[in-house]
Amino acid sequence: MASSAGGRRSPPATAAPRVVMDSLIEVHEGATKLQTMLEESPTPSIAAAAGTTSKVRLTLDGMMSSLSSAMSALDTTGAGAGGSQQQQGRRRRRGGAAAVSGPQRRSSTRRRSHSPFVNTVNASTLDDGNSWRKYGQKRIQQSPNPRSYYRCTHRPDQGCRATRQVQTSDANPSEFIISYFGQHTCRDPSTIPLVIPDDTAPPPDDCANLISFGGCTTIAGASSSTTTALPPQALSFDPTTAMLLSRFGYSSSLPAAQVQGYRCGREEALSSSSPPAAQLAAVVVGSAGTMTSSATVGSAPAEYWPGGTSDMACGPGSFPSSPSSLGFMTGSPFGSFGNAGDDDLFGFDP
DNA sequence: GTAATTTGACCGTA
DNA sequence: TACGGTCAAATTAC
Repeated sequence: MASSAGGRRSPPATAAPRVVMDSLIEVHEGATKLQTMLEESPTPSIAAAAGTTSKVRLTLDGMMSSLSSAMSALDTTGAGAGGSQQQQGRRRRRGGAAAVSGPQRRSSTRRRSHSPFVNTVNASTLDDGNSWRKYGQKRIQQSPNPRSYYRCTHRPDQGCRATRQVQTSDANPSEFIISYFGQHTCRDPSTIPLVIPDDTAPPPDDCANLISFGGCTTIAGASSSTTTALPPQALSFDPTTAMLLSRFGYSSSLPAAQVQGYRCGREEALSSSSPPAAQLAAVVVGSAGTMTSSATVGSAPAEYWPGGTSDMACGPGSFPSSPSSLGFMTGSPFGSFGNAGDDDLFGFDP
């Protein structure tokens, strides 16, 4: 299939730094949030639980410093030139009566671009191990390269909400900038770690905050009603969970002994056959389970958290194959992930 | 024939 | 009103 993606136009030449800058801003916001939480949290935080508070602070300080340097180095006046729009009218549809009898419309559109829950990676191939179906392509304002929109192939049959956007790197045409949104809830065997939960015993009390990311199940406390067999993807932790820890260095700062120590209940099933990201996520979840109260790690602004307002494009990103693409971990004392107005919400009742 | 891709239209947000 | 994300008819590939 040839990619006859509409004509190209002259490049503004500032697009590549802008992409990098956006990513840096996101990470910077996350680091700032982390610092605030570390200093404000009256109860043991995730770092405290791991006995690494000072290390985390040092790491954060270093991150902030590096990010500031990088951002200032990249800082340019990157306002795109005016947009153009070509209208060539190939066909017509919906005859103007869309509002009355048309199909269900989406609730929002542009929010994704501002969501902190975006996992952007650079890749030389579009194959990330998941099956995607392209549903759109657009030229966007600040890049000479069109952006392609993909959703999970299993969306129609399984309602999987994962999407991704692919754009050819302006700097390196052989490279793709892929942004992942949402998480895979499909049962594609190639993307889901095989997990057989142990249903014979309820999870211990200290696993009260154990959360599974599957878009369908949460384990909230020992009295959770979700004690029946979990679907395979219930423990297929999305990369978002591990993303932040990976980016922020947690993955290397948690000794294996602690990893083992934080395991409890069902996530033990992740121990051997799961991909590294899932194991890392298990560490996070296990840590939360050992805490008496909250751990909120991530770059989400306040409004993204329970009690806050507004929207969230998605929780976790989909599951890129590369561990380096892992992104933000999110969690909250209230036990919900995402936005109540979105179907990416993962909540539980303590 | 079916599935995937292309691409203009539609629509919500800023 | 411009922009970006999604829809869905038309087209292409298998």
